[in-house]
Amino acid sequence: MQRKLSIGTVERLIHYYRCVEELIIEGQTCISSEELAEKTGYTPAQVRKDLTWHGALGVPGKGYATDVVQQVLRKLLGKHRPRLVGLVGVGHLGLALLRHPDFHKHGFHIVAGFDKELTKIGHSIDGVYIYDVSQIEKVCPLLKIEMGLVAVPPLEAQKVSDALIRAGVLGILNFAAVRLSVPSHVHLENVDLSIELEKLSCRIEGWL
Amino acid sequence: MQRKLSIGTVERLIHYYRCVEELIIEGQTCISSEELAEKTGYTPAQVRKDLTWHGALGVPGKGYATDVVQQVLRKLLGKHRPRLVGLVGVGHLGLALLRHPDFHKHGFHIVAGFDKELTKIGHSIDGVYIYDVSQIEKVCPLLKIEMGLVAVPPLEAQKVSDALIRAGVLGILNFAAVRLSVPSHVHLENVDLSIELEKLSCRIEGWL
DNA sequence: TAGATTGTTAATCGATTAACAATC
DNA sequence: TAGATTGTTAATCGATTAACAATC
Repeated sequence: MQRKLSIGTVERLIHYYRCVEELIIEGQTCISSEELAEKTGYTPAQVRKDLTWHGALGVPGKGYATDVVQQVLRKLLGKHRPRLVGLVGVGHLGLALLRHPDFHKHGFHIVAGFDKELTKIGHSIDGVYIYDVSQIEKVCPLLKIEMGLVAVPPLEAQKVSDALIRAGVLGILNFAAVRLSVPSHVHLENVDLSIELEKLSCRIEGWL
Repeated sequence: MQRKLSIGTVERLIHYYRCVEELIIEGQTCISSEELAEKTGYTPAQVRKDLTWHGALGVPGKGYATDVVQQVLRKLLGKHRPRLVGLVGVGHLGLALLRHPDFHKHGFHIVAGFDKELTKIGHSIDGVYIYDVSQIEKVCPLLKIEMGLVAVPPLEAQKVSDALIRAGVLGILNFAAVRLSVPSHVHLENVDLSIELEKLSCRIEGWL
């Protein structure tokens, strides 16, 4: 396995995947780089370059078979099996994540929630059982959870992410506004909402 | 006003700003590019390059005065006045945004909520009055709202963003998983949570 | 002055774009 | 075959890194 893709390329490939997924549902079997570019907002040259990632996929004179593109990108995205996800922090953000319709659609299954509030522990929300945060290390391996969503206040984020790591998760999506420290074998992605607002501010100020 | 900064530079500058803000609170008056790099996870050369954005700020042999850096970056981020923000969609995600403690801390003030559910309209949540979505165009100009948070289901996102645009907002932070079309004078930033999960998946698969 | 650290220039690196021969 | 569109190469563009003279 080669690790050669840039984050920019990966983002575009994800968008191509979403696009061909829809096209397949609509029954379209073939698409040109020009059309795919138009639908995703990139350029045809960029699309062709990106799609050679895994060898030549297209048919000169025709375009790309949508099902071939889908198959190859499924591999990139690790969609051969469902992703089992644990949610830590069942406040408003946690509930929003739990009810987020797209997660399930894209193969991410939240199979356990964790919170420290006694009023939440022991109940199911939308079919997802809520455990005490102290059970993270016990429950995650049992349920074969491989990704964790950290939706707790900043001061608790490191602590729960340490627990997730001890529980063997491979990746953490962190919503708390702190820089988590994780060992090198654990993958981390951050969503910092106030950074997004600051970026928008910069756009409004005209610096971008 | 020159528009010369790349998105990457802006992101780093935001992190420098957060860092010097903390340092000032701790009473530190000066910082070297090396220390700032260490604290933010970038390189000293990168830090120095970024900080020349607005002319020479540092003192050779000493480093950067924290208050000077703060002042200059405040300008970049448009922090001379509070940002008034309207929230459309007061579901779980909306509530999470409404209660997000960092927004207020960083000068973003949610001053109105909008929803279509009658049970929510007319009540205040954490001091924020919830209006009917049909009132967006009337209320936003009155309250001088300049940014909109779109936290509604995908199918309604374009409709409410159109209303926000007619109401004169300058920027939209969109949480719905659709590509919104906005006129060129309106700035748009997207937060797509399932894309973030896909990126994390790619990391786990070893492509990044 | 000596020591430290900046700002800047040049070199490197990587990503995007353009063009076109290859090919279905 | 003629027409269309790919895959690839070379050119361009921009961002990062390294090195060091300038300077406090």
